[in-house]
Amino acid sequence: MNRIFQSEQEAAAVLRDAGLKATPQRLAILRALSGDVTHPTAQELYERLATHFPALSVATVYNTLAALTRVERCRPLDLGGPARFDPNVAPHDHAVCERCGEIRDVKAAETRPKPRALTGFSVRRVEHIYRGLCAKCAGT
Amino acid sequence: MNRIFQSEQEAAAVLRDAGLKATPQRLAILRALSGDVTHPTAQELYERLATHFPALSVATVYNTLAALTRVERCRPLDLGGPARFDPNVAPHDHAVCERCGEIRDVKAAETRPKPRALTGFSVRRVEHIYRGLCAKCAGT
DNA sequence: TTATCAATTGATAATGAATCTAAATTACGA
DNA sequence: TCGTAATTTAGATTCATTATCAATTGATAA
Ligand SMILES: [Zn+2]
Ligand SMILES: [Zn+2]
Ligand SMILES: [Zn+2]
Ligand SMILES: [Zn+2]
Repeated sequence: MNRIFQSEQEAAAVLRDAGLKATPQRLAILRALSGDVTHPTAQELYERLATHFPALSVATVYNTLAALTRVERCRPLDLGGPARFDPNVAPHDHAVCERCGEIRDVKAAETRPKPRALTGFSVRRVEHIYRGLCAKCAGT
Repeated sequence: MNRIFQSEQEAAAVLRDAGLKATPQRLAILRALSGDVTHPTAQELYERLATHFPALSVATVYNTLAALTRVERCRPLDLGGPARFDPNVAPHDHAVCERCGEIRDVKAAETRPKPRALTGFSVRRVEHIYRGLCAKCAGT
């Protein structure tokens, strides 16, 4: 589960515990991302924050997301197009709507398939991507 | 299985059957890709062909790969980084080595996991990506 | 507090992938 | 052989991301 940080203090503690300086930019980015279930891109986060944080730079958003990734506070997703960032670092899969682009979390498949013919290859993690149409786009 | 076209004639027939003009560029790209098991990028194909085909342009490689994708003769892969192209259009999965980048075909998982909590979402296709270390990189 | 200093920031440049443009060429059917 | 629409090409263009680096600032200790 991803947690929404109620207080700056709580968010600041997370950063310091991870050995990162608690700057206002990082606090804002961490708080914005942690409550977000849409798997936003760096650009989207930037635009959302820039309104109330005029001096923020995209470079800082990228830097912070990379730092948060390093300390396991988020995880980048390569689904085609710009990278997306997921505050939910627990193992789970994704359903991607091919029409509207919505990305939905999917509980990790209970049956993690064990592929055959993978001799010699040591699997560290498995990614499952379900591509199709979300309820809205499917018409019904 | 992906087939290696022995003759230009055979490759030309494939293109025409798909409603595509059989240009020398397309023939070269189709033949180069069809025997390739490494999931090359557009750039890699371009470099490989440019040696014996000096006037070839990258734009043509991209155009041709898009055309071949439209007629189901190849399939683009988004695994992070530049798009890769797979001449094997039969359903199968991929194992990606996190050290050397090798991408290996994996027989489609026999147990296509049926995710729960996917209510309303109509799945068209599922992608499985196994990330880890190939035999060479795993040391032993 | 204040001083110190390495970490961080932000503006901008640089890179890389992919697409677009428009003019020149060409496959192929008449 | 000719005419024409499809295709190719080089270069410009867009978009995502990373690199650069001087200026700023958070954390720590005096
Ligand atoms: Zn949708
Ligand atoms: Zn997710
Ligand atoms: Zn390897
Ligand atoms: Zn493959």
